[in-house]
Amino acid sequence: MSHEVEQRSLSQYLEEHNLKHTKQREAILAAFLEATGHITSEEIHSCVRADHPNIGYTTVYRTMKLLCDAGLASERRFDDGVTRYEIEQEHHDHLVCLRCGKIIEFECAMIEKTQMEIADRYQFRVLRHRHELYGHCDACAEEVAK
Amino acid sequence: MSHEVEQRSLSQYLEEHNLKHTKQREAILAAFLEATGHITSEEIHSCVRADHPNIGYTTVYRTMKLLCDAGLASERRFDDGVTRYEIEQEHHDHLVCLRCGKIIEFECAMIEKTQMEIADRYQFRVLRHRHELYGHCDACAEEVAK
DNA sequence: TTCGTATTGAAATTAACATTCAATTTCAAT
DNA sequence: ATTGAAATTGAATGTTAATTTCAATACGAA
Repeated sequence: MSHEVEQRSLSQYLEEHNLKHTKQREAILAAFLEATGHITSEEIHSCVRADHPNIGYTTVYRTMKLLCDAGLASERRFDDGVTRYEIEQEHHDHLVCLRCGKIIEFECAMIEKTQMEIADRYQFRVLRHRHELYGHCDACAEEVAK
Repeated sequence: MSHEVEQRSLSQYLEEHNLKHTKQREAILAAFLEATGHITSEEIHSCVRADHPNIGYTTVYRTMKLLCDAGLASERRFDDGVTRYEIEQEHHDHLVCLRCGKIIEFECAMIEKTQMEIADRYQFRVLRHRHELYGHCDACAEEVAK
């Protein structure tokens, strides 16, 4: 396991909030970090179960919320209606393939800037945003063309 | 009632698809068109009920789907998780106030263009997108500041 | 008017998330 | 090491909004 930084980060958060350090939380953090990309709590649950067969879904669910609060994870919900978690990082937006489910991240300063201009125009104070492009990835576009 | 164009449009769609022209469908279309903005099927249901007390929620729900298929309405789901319907029109995006629920529409050719460039970069074929800015509207920002 | 099909609407089901609560675990103070 | 208050766990249950079922009813072509 090479997630020392994150483990430490979690421990610190737990201490600061008078929460307890449990093996379940460690196991779930590890499983989450090992998985790459945008993973659902169901998926994390089954990964965790490989090593820890009696960790319940509820605990995974609650721990993922905890990791979000601790700043280690962040929650995303695309149009399929299922919540996914990704490792917390710089802000970015997503391309979502409607055929294979592939998720590509992108960022664009230009768009961010334009957003602020629009918000100003309406005297609107933006707290967060969601910008998702849905369609077909390269591979799927080819398949569909056939 | 001044929704002749839309009534006609619906009738045409129904005929073309061997569907039936019912008073419920007419009533629901009328209620939907009279309401302004982004309305939920619950809300449409209670509007319709004012005049037609025994139209059920299910019918409203199904009819809104139908109106979407017919190109008269379109469906939106913001982060509150409730589906809303708006009158079908030119593409646009939204500012959503997290405090009072106000929804402001905007469009921006600049952003649309930049989107296409990003998609190209990833060889991605965009079919639709979602771009929502969440925050506080003018009035709510003031309230919050107090 | 009749008849086959579509529609209706109450009720049941689904899907995903969220909460409850009794049993268990943690950890600071003995 | 033991204790005990407080936090955590996890199975079961609740919630919310969307969706489907199905028996009864309405539409509209013949």
